[in-house]
Amino acid sequence: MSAVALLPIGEVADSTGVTVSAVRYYDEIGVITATARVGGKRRFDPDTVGRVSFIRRAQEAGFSLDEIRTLLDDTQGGWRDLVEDKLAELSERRERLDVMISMLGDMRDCGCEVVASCPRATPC
Amino acid sequence: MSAVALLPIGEVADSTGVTVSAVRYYDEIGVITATARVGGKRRFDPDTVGRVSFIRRAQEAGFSLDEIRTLLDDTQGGWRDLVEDKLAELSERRERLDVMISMLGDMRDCGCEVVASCPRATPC
DNA sequence: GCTTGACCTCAAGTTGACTCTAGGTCGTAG
DNA sequence: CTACGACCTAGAGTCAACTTGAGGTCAAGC
Repeated sequence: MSAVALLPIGEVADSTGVTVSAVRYYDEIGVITATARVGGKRRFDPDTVGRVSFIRRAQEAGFSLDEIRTLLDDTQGGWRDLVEDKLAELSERRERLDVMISMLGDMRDCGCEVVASCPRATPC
Repeated sequence: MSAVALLPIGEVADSTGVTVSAVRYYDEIGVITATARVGGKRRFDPDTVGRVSFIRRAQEAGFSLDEIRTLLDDTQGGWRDLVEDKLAELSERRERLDVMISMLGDMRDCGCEVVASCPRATPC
């Protein structure tokens, strides 16, 4: 009858690959929420695992925890704008990344002895 | 007969777009070097402008100032390995970035009201 | 002579995302 | 009863790359 068991912090940490202290930190800043306390100890809804995984991906995508909180807490659909903005940002980042990659490729392939005087050590 | 005039710190800052305090910091940590002091004030070789520009680009490429120092000071050609490593790193980063970009695109295009329950908020 | 602007040093503060430390609680196993 | 591991809190510490602040020097221009 009862729903799925609530998870202790260690389990959330183990199944997401983040440290216990990081999970505690996420709870502290409100990006996740312990649904209960049992003897003072946090218990998390199993959904939290997915939520934490999302947090990690979003961080990789360049969102700050602050932005992620806004993203996850938004119920008005305004998050879509945030996503849109970040999408533009990431596209620009990819372009610059490509420039860097070709610059580094050129540097590797040139015959210079020291970087300081390498004419390829400049994009464009 | 004399070479090109040496530049005061403000000029280096202005022509590279970094702040004076950052230039001072770069000098402090040895990633650039003031070739002289006139009345206690730093004077930089004009080459420094290019060097600082390179530093900025390298930072964007994900090199730390520590790595950049190694990169620029290397006279043995070992810097090429560093570049090679970073190149691999950047390529991997670009791949992940692409994954993120398509994930965000999916999220934007899905009909979910809240991110927390969006099935697209996950790559793969 | 005085002010102004560019420069100087040294030390401390900032930011974000954590980690670490010290000291304490709780439930279970032996 | 005691030890153990998992958990708790509050607060301090960490990292990189700077920035800021306080207090001072110096040459040029009015």
